[in-house]
Amino acid sequence: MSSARSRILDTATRLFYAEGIHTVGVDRVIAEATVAKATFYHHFKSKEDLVLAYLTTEYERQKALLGGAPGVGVERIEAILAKLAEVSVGPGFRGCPFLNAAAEYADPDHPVRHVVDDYRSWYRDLMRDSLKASGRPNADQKADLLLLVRDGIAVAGGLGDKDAVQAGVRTALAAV
Amino acid sequence: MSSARSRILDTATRLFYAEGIHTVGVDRVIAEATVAKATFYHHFKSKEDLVLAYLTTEYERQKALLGGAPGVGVERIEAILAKLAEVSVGPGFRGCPFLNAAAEYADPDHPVRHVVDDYRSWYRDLMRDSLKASGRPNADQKADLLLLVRDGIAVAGGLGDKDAVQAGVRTALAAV
DNA sequence: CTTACAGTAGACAGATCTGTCTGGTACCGT
DNA sequence: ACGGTACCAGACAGATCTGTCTACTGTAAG
Repeated sequence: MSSARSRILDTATRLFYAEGIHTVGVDRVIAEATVAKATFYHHFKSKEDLVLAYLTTEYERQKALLGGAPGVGVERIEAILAKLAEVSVGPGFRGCPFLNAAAEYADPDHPVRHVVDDYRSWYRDLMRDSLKASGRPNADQKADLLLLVRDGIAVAGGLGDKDAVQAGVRTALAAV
Repeated sequence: MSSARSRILDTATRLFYAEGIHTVGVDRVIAEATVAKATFYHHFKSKEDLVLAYLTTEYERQKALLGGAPGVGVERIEAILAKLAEVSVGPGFRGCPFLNAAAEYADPDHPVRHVVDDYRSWYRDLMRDSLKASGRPNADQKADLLLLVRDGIAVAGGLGDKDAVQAGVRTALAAV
């Protein structure tokens, strides 16, 4: 991974997450990453290419972060929920990058939406497998609920609603 | 309400909801509403003005719709949840207009975000008051949960995830 | 009748956005 | 030494977006 490419991707990640995808132009990314325009288009064939790189990288990061959470079965779920609760009321939190991206890409067949769907499927499966590993009944239904509550916590946290975040965490813990 | 103004607002509502706010330009609204550009700027001083009109109108619509739901107390909550469950898996549903708008406006002090906050506060209060009217304990905490689950249902429905919607409705019903 | 207003049509300015292109520099492996 | 590659600086084209402006039409109230 060349230095310029990672600088572009890091800058795009920061700006896209903090300010939204459509509101941030490639010129802005180029300027803040201090690269030349030709260098940008050397590494990414279009802005959409950069957006997809941003989201897939975020997907990999989440996989590593949550998949590497301590404990097994419901303990892992609890650890993940604790982390989510902490992060979602912390500074700089602006909701889930995937849900925010989905809100900006209305077409469900758009590649961006595929990444979002992949992430949510992966999360649901992680919950279901963890529940099954601890021998919990109705793992599928509970996984659906944990996914929906995760969505709700991310939304509420992004809007600065700490009370709702807390209510969500309580409910999720009660479900497992 | 003049004919041209309502035609503009109706068109904007349809397009902003279905395709997003930043992706739809005023030229597009003007063309599909079949009004002249001068007429548009006669009724709305800027695009942002139109966006705010779109959201506040949607807010009033929701107030009328949910506030006028049949029943009192928890019965009204159940009626609202039933309606939400039905709508959120129906055709043309693309999530909550307020949450989608919030995802496009990152600045929490932006007027758009104020409308979003107002809507969520109003919804939370409606839940809390309904719970209290039926003498339910812990009305505040339960209202927080019902708000968060509503967010989750709207997100899941917008992404076409019917399983999660159902899980959300079950949980909400269990909470009341 | 005339004044005021809502409306139509469309040109225009100015900004911004994506993507291409030219031209030059620096390093790195063969 | 040399060819390839990554990089920088910035001009440029073409599209699009917001907002203003001119000029004209129909209509309803005083």
